[in-house]
Amino acid sequence: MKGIRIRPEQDGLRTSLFDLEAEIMEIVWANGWEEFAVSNVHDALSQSREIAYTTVMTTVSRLFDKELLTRRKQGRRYLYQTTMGRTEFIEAMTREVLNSLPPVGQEAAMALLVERVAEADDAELERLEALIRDRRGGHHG
Amino acid sequence: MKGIRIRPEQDGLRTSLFDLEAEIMEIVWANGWEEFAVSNVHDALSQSREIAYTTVMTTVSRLFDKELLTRRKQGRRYLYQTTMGRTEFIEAMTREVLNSLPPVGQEAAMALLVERVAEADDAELERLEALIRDRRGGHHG
DNA sequence: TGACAACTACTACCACCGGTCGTAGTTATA
DNA sequence: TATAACTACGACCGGTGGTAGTAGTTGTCA
Repeated sequence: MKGIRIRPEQDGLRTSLFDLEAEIMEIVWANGWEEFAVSNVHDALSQSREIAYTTVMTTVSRLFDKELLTRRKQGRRYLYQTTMGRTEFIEAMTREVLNSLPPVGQEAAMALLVERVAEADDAELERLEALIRDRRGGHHG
Repeated sequence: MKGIRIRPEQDGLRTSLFDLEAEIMEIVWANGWEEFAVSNVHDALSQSREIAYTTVMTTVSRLFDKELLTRRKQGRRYLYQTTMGRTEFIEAMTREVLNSLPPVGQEAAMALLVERVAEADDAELERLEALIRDRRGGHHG
């Protein structure tokens, strides 16, 4: 997972991947392919719009560079495989972003998350509080 | 605050600003200037390395485009002013990033918070408890 | 008061990267 | 064996960050 950028003004997967990259990963994940070739992706994309095979190939190749895909040669073509599931990817991304934040950002993130829990769900807040109480009262060290 | 991107592999401010941009903002914030001209920044930067005045100017101008700085003409030069403090910026950044995360990412962020609670030391736990108490006591329901 | 030095903005250049595809090489098949 | 299908490599373009050259304006000193 190299060279990943976050674009906060985007939505969904496009937050962490560029447009065509995101589109391709969505297709791969949605279809649940174990292994796939560039042609598979190209076929899928071609159903909604016209796009050159080579465009798809280049982008798939860049997803490989970004370590979102692995590949092996089968004959003279590559068979690609996702290195992680959609959820897993977003989680990893989130972790990486949160961890990369400067200390002030970490605190802000905490505050924001607590805030969100408080707004959304009292039960969740209870759980969090219990977790803390547990941690402090019990075996802190 | 337009066109901001996050680079998780970077540290500190460089997470949300590019190298020279970050360097300049650090200088501005560190010196606590109310208003400043490009020459002020150039002088400061010149103490540690050689850099053209115009390089600084362009980057300052781009920070203006990104809405991190405002400016007004004074004679034939611009006087710049930060639109927010360092902490404020990082917090705003963090908010924006967290809000832009897909639902799965929100959950992941929450999970990370809980995880972190489990590893947290007393000081942090206390701070969290305070945050929660704040949220509940303040405007409950 | 005119010429030069200092200062500052505009604009250009280069490198990198994502989206796009042309071209050439390889395999299969008729 | 000629041709169609398929695939990888490399290239082009637009956008953006780092860098600076150039030209225009102001102030100053002889």
